[in-house]
Amino acid sequence: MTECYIRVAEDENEEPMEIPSEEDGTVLLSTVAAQFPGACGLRYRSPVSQCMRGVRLVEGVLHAPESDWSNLVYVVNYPKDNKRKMDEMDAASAVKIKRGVQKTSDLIVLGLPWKTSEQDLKDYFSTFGEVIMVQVKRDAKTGNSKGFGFVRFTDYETQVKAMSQRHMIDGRWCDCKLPNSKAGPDEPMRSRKVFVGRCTEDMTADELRQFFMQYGEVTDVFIPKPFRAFAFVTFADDQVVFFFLYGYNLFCVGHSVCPHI
DNA sequence: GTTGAGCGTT
Repeated sequence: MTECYIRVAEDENEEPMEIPSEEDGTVLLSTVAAQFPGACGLRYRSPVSQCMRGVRLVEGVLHAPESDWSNLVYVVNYPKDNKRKMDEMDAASAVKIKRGVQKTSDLIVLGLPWKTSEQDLKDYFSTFGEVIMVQVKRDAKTGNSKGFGFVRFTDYETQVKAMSQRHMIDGRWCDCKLPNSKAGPDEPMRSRKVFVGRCTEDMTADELRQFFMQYGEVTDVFIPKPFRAFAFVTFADDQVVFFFLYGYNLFCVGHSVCPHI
């Protein structure tokens, strides 16, 4: 089997997108997830049984059901409770303020291979559940990975699952733990203040306020002088503010806004 | 251009 394109859609009735296979005819889950963030697998309707069938997934590699992928449309699987279509989320509807549920906290991921990227991390952890943010810590000068990073999940159950096992990531066993510095596990990040990174010099406090007020009442905007490429926005609500800002190509968790990957 | 227990630039 040689490389080809397979047709993948969010739903059976949606317009499919063509996704490239590898040279050996397999399709990487990460390739699917690049177009369908959060995807954890594929399924298809069997022409014979008319039932939905799962596509074999082994260590991040999807294998053609028969001798080839034929001309079927494959449907994306998402982790339970993650059926939402990510790119349909507008900023306002993406606001989640969870009350009365166990809040998640950042997890440190130890033992990462030097080569592992944030995209790799996101692809991997998305198979457990919806991922809010990932970070790979790097040397500021060389850009080399320090071999550890952070991950934050939407759901606490996902976090517990991730902490309860070891992880084979790019060929190394890694561990997910609660970080020992910063915000205790019982009270993770209740800050009303949001760090806004990657600011440009022309952004005004007023513009930031105008933008962030769609998420809640803004009580303060702080821009350091002289220009330092970041700002702080403070909300009235003391709940954890956490949302995605797809339009701005950013995503934001708790008290930090990161470039969206 | 290396390494392998740890703890997060703003």
